[in-house]
Amino acid sequence: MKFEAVTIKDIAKALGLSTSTVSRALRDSYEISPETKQVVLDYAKQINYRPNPIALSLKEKRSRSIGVIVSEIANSFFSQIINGIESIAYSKGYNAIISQSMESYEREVISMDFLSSRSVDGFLLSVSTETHDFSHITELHDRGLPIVCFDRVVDAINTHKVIVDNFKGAYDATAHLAQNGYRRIAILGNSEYLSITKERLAGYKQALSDAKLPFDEELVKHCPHGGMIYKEVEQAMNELTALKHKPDAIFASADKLTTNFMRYCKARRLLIPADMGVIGFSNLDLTDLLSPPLSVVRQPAFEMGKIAAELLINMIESKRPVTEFENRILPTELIIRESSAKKQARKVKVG
Amino acid sequence: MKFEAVTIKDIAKALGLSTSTVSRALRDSYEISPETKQVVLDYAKQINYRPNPIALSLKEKRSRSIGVIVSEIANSFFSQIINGIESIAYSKGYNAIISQSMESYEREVISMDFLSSRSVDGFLLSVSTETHDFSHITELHDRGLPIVCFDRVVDAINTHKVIVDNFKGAYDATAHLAQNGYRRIAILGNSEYLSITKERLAGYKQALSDAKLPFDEELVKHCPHGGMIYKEVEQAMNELTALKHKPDAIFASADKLTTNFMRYCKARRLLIPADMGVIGFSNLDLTDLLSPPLSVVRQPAFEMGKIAAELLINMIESKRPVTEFENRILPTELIIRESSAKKQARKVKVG
DNA sequence: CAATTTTACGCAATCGATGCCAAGACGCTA
DNA sequence: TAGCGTCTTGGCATCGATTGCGTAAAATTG
Repeated sequence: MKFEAVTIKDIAKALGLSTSTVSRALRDSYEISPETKQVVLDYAKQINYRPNPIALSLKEKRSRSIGVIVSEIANSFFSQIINGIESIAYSKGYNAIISQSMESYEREVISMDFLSSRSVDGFLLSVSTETHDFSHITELHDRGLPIVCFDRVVDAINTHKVIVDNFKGAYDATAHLAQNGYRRIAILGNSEYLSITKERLAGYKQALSDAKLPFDEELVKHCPHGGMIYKEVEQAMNELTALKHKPDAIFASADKLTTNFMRYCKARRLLIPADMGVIGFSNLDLTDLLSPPLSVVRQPAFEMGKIAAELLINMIESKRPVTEFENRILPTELIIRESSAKKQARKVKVG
Repeated sequence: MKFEAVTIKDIAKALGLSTSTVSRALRDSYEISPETKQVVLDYAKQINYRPNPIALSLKEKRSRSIGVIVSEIANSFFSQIINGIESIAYSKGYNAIISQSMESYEREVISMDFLSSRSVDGFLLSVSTETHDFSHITELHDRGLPIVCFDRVVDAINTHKVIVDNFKGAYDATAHLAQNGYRRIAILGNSEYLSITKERLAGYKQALSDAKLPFDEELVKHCPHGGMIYKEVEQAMNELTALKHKPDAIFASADKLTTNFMRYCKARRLLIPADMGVIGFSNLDLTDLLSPPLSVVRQPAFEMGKIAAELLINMIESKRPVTEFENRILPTELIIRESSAKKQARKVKVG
């Protein structure tokens, strides 16, 4: 099946003009007489002419589309970011093409390869947990393709970066738990290779230190796929609960880590917060309806998407190569609910 | 900033051949000698030649990309559908371009307009709640653009359609509530104009009738934006709870209706299921962690996306116009948890 | 050895739109 | 009236890749 569109040639033929004249008339060129312009414009509107963007892309070597690589759109944090990106992209006439890596290095490489060969004008990138080798990214960057990193940032390339204050977010979360009487605070971390993991771990350590709590390596667990796989979280938690000196609270530093941690507690009949307090780093929009309602560090995801998209489009449209790069750091917000209630709090039945 | 790619001309110049020879060598044409082919292939690999898909699109009048219109990617149901679509699309060399209508008629029209002008080869479409006028769709369809409808189906066009058995899903949900002792079962429905709303309402009515319960028009509420706006749900619930003869259970026939219903109960301190039982039509992957765990009718969303994508790609690649259309109806699954427990069940505190 | 076929390649048109250059039709001035 | 500038418009190349057609050279045939 095919779909025939109206072209500039059809207009030219119908009006007995040349294609160049029609083209110029449509672009309101000064060299075309007002009468001709009017005739062309009227006819174009009448037959609903739409310029073929593919032909334009070929000619202008730009597609007015940007590639967006996230780990998973089903994740609220990323879907909010995408909404922010789209709000800017559409207003500037760009199309955002979204691709999910599903935390797979291979899928990330294939997607970026595919999109760059389809001539996206730039990338908005949050790398997968599995990505330790950045050559597919540096290669595109070296060839001059604009890339802006957000959330999970790549040090290997020098470009604009948009993140939240992960250190402070983690610090606030940990300090809050300490303040509410928790003494053995464990951290469920994402892949060790991610920038966000390192920053959040550092905030966690600083908060412990400031609260005069000892740092214990045993209480740090990493889940290579960011909690996407339940087994990973289960194993980490099994190890934590098997410790002689068990943790009494968990700082779960990603969405899926948090929800799978709660599944674990439910399965093992661990009571939150009585048996174990918890605070998540999460943008889920259902945290208020969970059992119990979840305390979280929330990120300004929509804002982050907007800023990243603006920076990228500026780079794309810049006449000269950009050499000064920004490092935007957005504030997080601490939202306190029942899951991190003071240790002496009444027990709440889980589930 | 720009990004220069290797072209077939570069290869031709470097090897002292014509572009036609290079093109044919790369496509393994029989009229090229094995030696020349080898030289071209080796050199192409060496300089990492990738054909320019934009040039191909222009020539072949197809872009190998399909447009996907959903109301919101942050909705689990739709993100699962998208995963299903992508799994098929990528395996067949297509790119899925996702667009969110956010339940807005205007955004739906703009997105479809934009994507069709960017030469998508077809559409996978689930209309917005606001869409009552289908002329933007029929127009594209009449011009020969392949469209497959899923979930929210448009009667105005004759094409493949993929849905779940909404009648049976709603019937099962309602019958389950009736069986558990609820006698005044209300339905929170989506926009009246949607196919799914009508089908689910019909299933609800039939189940009431089979359970010898009276149908009461007062217990049917429609939320024009599918519960996306809290106020809508709040108003519907206010009306229901103001009735002389209040409902004792709710069948919430969409994701957002369900979660905003639960917010409402929490705010008004209504206990679920003691004050009001509830079952949702939902693909949320957190229903087990809610307070209380939520009973749901679940749809095979991933499967639905796969089937819709397969049907669309078949249409796109069909040599002759397709005139026989399929109407696939997938089964739903009833998952029973605490929110619809028998009426005499122990009270569970909300929140 | 001449005639014919086969092999292997190049030329040029094509897709839709743009933009440089040329050219025809004017009017105006010297 | 020749010469010049101005105003409109058309012709053609271009972007990257494909493909029908033409053809020189090599191979085959009688």
